[in-house]
Amino acid sequence: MHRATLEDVAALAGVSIKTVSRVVNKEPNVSPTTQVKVAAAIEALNYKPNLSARNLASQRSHLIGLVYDDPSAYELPSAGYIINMQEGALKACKQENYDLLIHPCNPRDKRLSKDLQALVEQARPDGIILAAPLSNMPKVVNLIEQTGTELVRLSPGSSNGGFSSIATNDEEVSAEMTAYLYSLGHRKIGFITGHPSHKAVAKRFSGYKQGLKNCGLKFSEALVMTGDNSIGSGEICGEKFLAQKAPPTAIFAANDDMAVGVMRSAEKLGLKIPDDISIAGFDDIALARQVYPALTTVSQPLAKMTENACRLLIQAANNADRSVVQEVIPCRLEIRETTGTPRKDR
Amino acid sequence: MHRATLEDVAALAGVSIKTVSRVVNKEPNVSPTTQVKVAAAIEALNYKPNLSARNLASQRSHLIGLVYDDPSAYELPSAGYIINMQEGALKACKQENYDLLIHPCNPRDKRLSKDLQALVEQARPDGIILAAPLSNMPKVVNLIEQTGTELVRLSPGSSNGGFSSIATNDEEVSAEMTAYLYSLGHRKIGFITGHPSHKAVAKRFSGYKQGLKNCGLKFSEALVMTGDNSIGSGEICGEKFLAQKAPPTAIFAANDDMAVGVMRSAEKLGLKIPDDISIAGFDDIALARQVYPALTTVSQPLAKMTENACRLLIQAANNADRSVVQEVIPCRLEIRETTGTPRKDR
DNA sequence: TTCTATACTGACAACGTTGTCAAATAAACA
DNA sequence: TGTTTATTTGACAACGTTGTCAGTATAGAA
Repeated sequence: MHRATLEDVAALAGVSIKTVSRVVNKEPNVSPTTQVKVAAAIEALNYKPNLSARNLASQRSHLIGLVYDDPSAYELPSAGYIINMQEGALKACKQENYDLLIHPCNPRDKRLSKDLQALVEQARPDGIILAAPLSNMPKVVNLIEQTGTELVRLSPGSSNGGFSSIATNDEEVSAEMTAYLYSLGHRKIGFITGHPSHKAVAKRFSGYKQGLKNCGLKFSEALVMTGDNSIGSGEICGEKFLAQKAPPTAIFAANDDMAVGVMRSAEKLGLKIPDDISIAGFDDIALARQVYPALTTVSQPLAKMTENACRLLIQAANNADRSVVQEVIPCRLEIRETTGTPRKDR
Repeated sequence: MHRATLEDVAALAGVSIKTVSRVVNKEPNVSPTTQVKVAAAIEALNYKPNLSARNLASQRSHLIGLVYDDPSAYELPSAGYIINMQEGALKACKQENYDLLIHPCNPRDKRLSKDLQALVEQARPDGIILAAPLSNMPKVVNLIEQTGTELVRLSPGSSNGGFSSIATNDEEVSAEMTAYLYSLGHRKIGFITGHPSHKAVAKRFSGYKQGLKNCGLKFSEALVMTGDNSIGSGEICGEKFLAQKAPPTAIFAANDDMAVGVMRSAEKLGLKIPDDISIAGFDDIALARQVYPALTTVSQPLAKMTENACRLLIQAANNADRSVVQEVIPCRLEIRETTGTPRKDR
């Protein structure tokens, strides 16, 4: 299996290898006649550029690194999350003739630095996409900054001047969800907040408060419980809520897992969803569609985020134009079956 | 940010670049003295080999391609599946200093050939891991065979002499699950088979039959329903089963999604799981742990499979020793909460 | 027609490795 | 000691691109 090289194509077309290279790379200043000749030769020999050679000569790797929390390191049901992120990145990479390097890593591991350094110094991707919560760890961000590798942060909790980032409108959309529940007739809307380390969760909480305000409802600490992002914690919070003498008619949880926990607690008490209690989550994980009834939630544009991040990185690699971009992509309310009009008698 | 090259290291150590190269690659015939000198220089300059250059010179890409069904192309909740496969492959790659290229693809797309050709001819991985069901499509297998790329098939339904493969013992373990249900006291064990195109499903079905036989139970068509691998179809089959005058006391579904469907149908009828009906699935997807009660199922060693597949491919790339290996890695029964002793009165 | 600007084209040197082979050195032996 | 053999080393040519720059047509202007 001999693979055609520029030289073979050049010989067949009767031109120099440089001219072939120009055609391949769509560089200007090639006469139409030559272009046709060369294109024919390329076709005839089924020429495909050798990436290693190209990368070596051009000093770029044509690789984008996607760095995220290793799901196997903990007990996170975040597989769908990751697949979605990969999907967007793959799409952009394919279009731009880049390849994607996936790099799950465990931020609690002391070897994290070594691990990331290996990625940057060995594979030498032209850019790195850093997913949350890693995108909010100064240690990680600084490490990559030092290597001079182009970086885009996903869903950053704080804007760090030096880097481009792609965020979602967690706060606005949480207010929107709250307003939606209000519009259904709910006047007592509970909220379950999550692990404080999760920056996005804080934003969702403040969005909830904003939403109440916008609807003219008063915020009350009594309507807030704190979980730890797990199904189990959602179940406990749900039980506490529902044990109250006048429980909320709707509960908005800061993530889907906790929302599912609330569903379990309601089922245990024999409550009908959404007739007795409306429940909403955030994230739109696969489970949200798999539970019964299907969970009303907020869907994050993960694929779109990584896709745009990839584009940004590839652009930077092409232009050497290091402009910093802060993009916000809106989330979408995913109205399903766990939310409805509250019973009149409650 | 200047990156050290062999030349820099050689200069510092006072040797030739070739000697440094030898040390880096742990080649024999380097005196201990020189080795120490060079190692020190490498350390001092934080030298990391340039992969593009290495790949160009050595005619290998140090890349492994992992090819699987694109989950976003259909409505498959197979994210956990894919993450598991990636996990094993990543582990092996990291250890062997390889990189992993993930390549989801849609077998129903006419552009599939082009797509795979692009992978093979552009990125030129040293080996490809082909996951089921792609690993059972002659079209796909032949395409890769023609390119001469090393290939390992995962869970092949049929053994194709030419290639190494890594399979699971679907048949044996299905018999085992059946025997387990028998051991709990079940004498009427239903089975839900799935989409016939899924070769593994057929094996699970025949394993079920074998299991019955081993326990001295008679197989009956009345105890078999056919779904299409989806939750919905499982629900329908479950309803039909449970509507019978003397329904089975246990139902074994050929995959988890259908098993979850059965759970739904049981819940709808107000049946207690596992007291009124025992349910078992196959795959151990994330959902199996997330439903309540947690689903008894069979866990496939996906990570181990891809890990071994990677190792095989890397070995082949190193030794040029193209021995064909057919490995079987056993599945594990994952006994959880949906199976139990049947009620005496049924 | 001649000159000048402009559009093409190609030689050739990178890029940083590995592979080959010959040279130099060390070790073993007679 | 000289001779042979094994070990260690380095020069140099690949590998297949891209980048630089000089050269050669081509067209437009004078």
